Amino acid sequence: MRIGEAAAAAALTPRAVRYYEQQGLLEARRTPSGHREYGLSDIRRLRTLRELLEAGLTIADVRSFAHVLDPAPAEGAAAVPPADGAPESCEVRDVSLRRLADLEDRIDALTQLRDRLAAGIADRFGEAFDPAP
Amino acid sequence: MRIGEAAAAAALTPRAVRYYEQQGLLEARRTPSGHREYGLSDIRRLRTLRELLEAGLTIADVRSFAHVLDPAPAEGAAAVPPADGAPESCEVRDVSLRRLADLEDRIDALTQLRDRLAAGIADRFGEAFDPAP
DNA sequence: CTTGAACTTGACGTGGGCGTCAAGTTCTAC
DNA sequence: GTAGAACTTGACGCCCACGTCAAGTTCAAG
Repeated sequence: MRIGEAAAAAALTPRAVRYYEQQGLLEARRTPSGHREYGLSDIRRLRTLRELLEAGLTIADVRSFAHVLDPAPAEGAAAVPPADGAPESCEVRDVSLRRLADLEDRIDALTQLRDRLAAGIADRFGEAFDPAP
Repeated sequence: MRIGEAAAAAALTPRAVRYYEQQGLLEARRTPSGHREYGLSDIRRLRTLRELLEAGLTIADVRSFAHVLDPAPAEGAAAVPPADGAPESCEVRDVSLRRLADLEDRIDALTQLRDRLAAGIADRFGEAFDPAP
């Protein structure tokens, strides 16, 4: 499957897909002639990227989450080659935790707005709203 | 309180505050000489705006939520003057509901990412993480 | 083999959210 | 009154996430 079809399948444009690749959010196999080739896993990835960007994340945000979007390299193999002592691992961990905290702050802010919006709607148009189950 | 102090109190710049006003997110009283005057409620408003924009909303998003950010005009007075029949009220309601749905989609996307990120961290660095209480 | 659609890289254009400089006015302190 | 900080509007600049055009290559159909 080439870029046009893949982009359509993920509700994107070829331009956006190439841009994501250029930004390191994606890698694509190439045919001998140079055309990009995509599979089903790529489409899932593209859809995830679209959702996250539509949700307000930046390319840089998503890039910093990239390792989480990968299929997670099975439990058997060593997740991180123990070639390094610990500092790099710790730093990655710390960055990940900060990112997680940022994300939770964002979710909290949006959730508070959601509640205020729902309350405002209820005030103006009646109380008949499900308080989000 | 003028714009410099107000901006600082909301962790913004005067430039951003003027821009928000120009975009219709805010109104400011003026001194006879033309300087903008702000009060505590304005600062709360500015802080809310900053949080929402940092959370990834656009100016247009926030503008469409503007009526919810207002102090909600007391229960006593008619919320919406019944001068109109219903169509305008219905449209406002529908737009609000669509916005609410959009917001919930965003929250869902971010929450799913949060879960994946937390799972990824747990996989790589150990299981000792609180699953967000 | 030809034609047209789809693909390639490269470069320029665009809108949003400001930063920043410009030129002038007003406030505050001495 | 006068210096300097803070304010005003206006205009240009910048980065991001692409859109869009350009010029050339490759693929699929007839």
